[in-house]
Amino acid sequence: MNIGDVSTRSGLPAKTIRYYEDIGLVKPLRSANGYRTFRDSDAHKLAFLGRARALGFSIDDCRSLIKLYADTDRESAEVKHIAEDHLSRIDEKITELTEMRATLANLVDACAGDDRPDCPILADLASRQ
Amino acid sequence: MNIGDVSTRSGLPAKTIRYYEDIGLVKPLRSANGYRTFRDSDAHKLAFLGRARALGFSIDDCRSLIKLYADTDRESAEVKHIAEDHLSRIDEKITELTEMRATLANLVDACAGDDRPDCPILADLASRQ
DNA sequence: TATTGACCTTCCAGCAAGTGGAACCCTTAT
DNA sequence: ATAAGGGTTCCACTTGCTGGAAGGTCAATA
Repeated sequence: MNIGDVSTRSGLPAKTIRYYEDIGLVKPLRSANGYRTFRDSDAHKLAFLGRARALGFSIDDCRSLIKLYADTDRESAEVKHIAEDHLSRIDEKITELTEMRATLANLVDACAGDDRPDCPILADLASRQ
Repeated sequence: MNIGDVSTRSGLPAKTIRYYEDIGLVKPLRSANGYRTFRDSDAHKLAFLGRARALGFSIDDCRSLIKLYADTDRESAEVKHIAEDHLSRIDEKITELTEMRATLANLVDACAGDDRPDCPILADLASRQ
């Protein structure tokens, strides 16, 4: 398979796949003309990566997950640990964003949004302690 | 005021304040010894920036907000527009994270997390369509 | 007076995770 | 012959800083 095929199959842009090779996540073969040649296992790995990234796992997490996936002697506890860590990071982000959202929504509500200069949003930014 | 003082006042690291000067957000004077000298207005602007950034506004948004703040002929509609845009970006992020969270929480729940290799998390990453 | 320590300066590199573009090669069809 | 549609490399850029090295400045202390 050429890069275009795996790109279509995995949904990852070719650029991203080249980048993943750069950082050692996938190691396609090369054919005589210099083109990357992806085996089924490579395509499979890229699809795995795409799904893990879509769930927000970092590249570093992905590296660990792939290693664990390949290791039939793994303990599921290790996988679960990574996922739980990630889950709590997601929870932190949601909390942070939700707080921002609340403050911002209050300010937006308070702002007339007309042609006059008075603006509670700017007033808040200028002076909230 | 030297950079340490405004750093303390605004809560922004000195590195960040230098960076903000680099990108033209703030223009402190210089004293004879080469040290940056911040006026009250600079300190005020940095505090404004700190608060806007804490609400998640991008540097570019901050630039616009500061311009609007300085412009007494502004229309509050312009400010509100920026804030509403930002609010909807936050909402998108929250939605995305919440979806991730739900999927991930299901997987984590389904995983025994013991010393056996069987793992629904890996199984899902390997094969979800 | 010398020196310490806390400031300050600049510059360079790097983070995450790609994305865009330029300049060029390969293959196939018209 | 050439054009279209693959592929290749390399370099720069993105966001918003952060870390570190190498050095200048200033106030206080031994």
